[in-house]
Amino acid sequence: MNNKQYLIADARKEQIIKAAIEVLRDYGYINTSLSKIASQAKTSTGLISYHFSGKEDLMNNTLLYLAEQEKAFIKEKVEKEQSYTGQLMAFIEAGIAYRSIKRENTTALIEIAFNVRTPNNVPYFRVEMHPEEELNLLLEEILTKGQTSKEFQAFDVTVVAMIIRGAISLSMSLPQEENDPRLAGYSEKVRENILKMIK
Amino acid sequence: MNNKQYLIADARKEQIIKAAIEVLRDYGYINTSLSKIASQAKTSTGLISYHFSGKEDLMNNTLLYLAEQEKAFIKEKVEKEQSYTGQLMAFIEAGIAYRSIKRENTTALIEIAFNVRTPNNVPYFRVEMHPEEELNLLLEEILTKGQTSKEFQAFDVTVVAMIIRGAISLSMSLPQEENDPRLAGYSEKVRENILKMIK
DNA sequence: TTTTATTCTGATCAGTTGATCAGTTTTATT
DNA sequence: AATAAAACTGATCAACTGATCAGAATAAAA
Repeated sequence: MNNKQYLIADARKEQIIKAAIEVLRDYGYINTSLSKIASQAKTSTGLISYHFSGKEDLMNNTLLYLAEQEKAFIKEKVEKEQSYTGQLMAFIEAGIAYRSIKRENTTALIEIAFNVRTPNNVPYFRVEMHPEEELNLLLEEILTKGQTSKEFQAFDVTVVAMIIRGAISLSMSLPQEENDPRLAGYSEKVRENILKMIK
Repeated sequence: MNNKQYLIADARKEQIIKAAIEVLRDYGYINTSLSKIASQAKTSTGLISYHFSGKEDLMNNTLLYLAEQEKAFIKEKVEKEQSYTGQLMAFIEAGIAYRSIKRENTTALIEIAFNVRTPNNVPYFRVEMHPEEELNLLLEEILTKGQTSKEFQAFDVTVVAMIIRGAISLSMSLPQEENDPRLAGYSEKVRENILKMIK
């Protein structure tokens, strides 16, 4: 008995999700239609409905995929560091770098998070446990352990974590040309200023 | 010669804009249609097209209206303060308070800023000089003058302004029940931590 | 080979959208 | 009162939406 008889489904799902990300980046959520995604993925609209139960299901799966990518990228950098200070600096640097390197991913994630709503009409970006929340838990864990080990002084972990997340998010609004000085120094200066706050 | 013969137009425009804000809050941008706005404003879709050149024009005007409201609210609080420290604290407190008091306004503003795009397909939230930018200029002015007067130490004004804006923005994601301790302390703790950064 | 399960296509459908416009009502001017 | 300008209505339209589904193609199993 083999429970993996047909493997095409998973590959096709990812292909559709990647097409969705590109369409979201190019057109924004309001102009993202199943037919645009289908032609970007070089298949038919019917196939999307075959692999996903509907547009909302596709968007949910795309959001999970994007959150997973970001989490993996940041976690890998954080785990290389020994000290909690090093982990925190890596978290901030990687968070900002990810938004620059994988810009289309972050753009697509924003488009979904600000437009898809739960059945109760609550926007995703205001749902307590959305997929990105895992990253927030990692950040709060670093801050808490850093306090316990006396690397950091006393402060409200939740509030400082939010300040850090806000600074990372806003890096998206910076000009993304490689040589623009505003982008170049931002990451480093954010880390400097956060250190002033917690050391 | 009277250049204000027909004044109804302005009043009707504001009525339509206010209806748009309510529909945006209740349904989100993707489910906001001219017919929903029309019935919320108790008029016809034709009238909206009469006063605005199209849906996009209505959204642009709504965004301007919302940015103006926020700016007025915050500026009034800031101008009561003498010291730059006082002005900065007032800016942060008012910014967070506005998002709680005028929640529907901020919700609508987010819906528009993350969905309307310029003719060049650039999302508003990434446009350099969007209407909210005026508030950012006010914030940077406070920080710069505070440095000149030696109230604040040396730091990169642009970066610190972004950190502050990020912290204010994220207050929208906090639970908004009046007695929730997470909201209660947030404003005060943000101010404390920002002070550690700049003093 | 035959059979069965999976994958896929593209035409089709009902519903909604933003916009238009001929015609009506209201308001101001002469 | 007569006229003109402004404000307004609601039916109508083409364009597009997400979803459906009969049937075709492909792959695996028997």
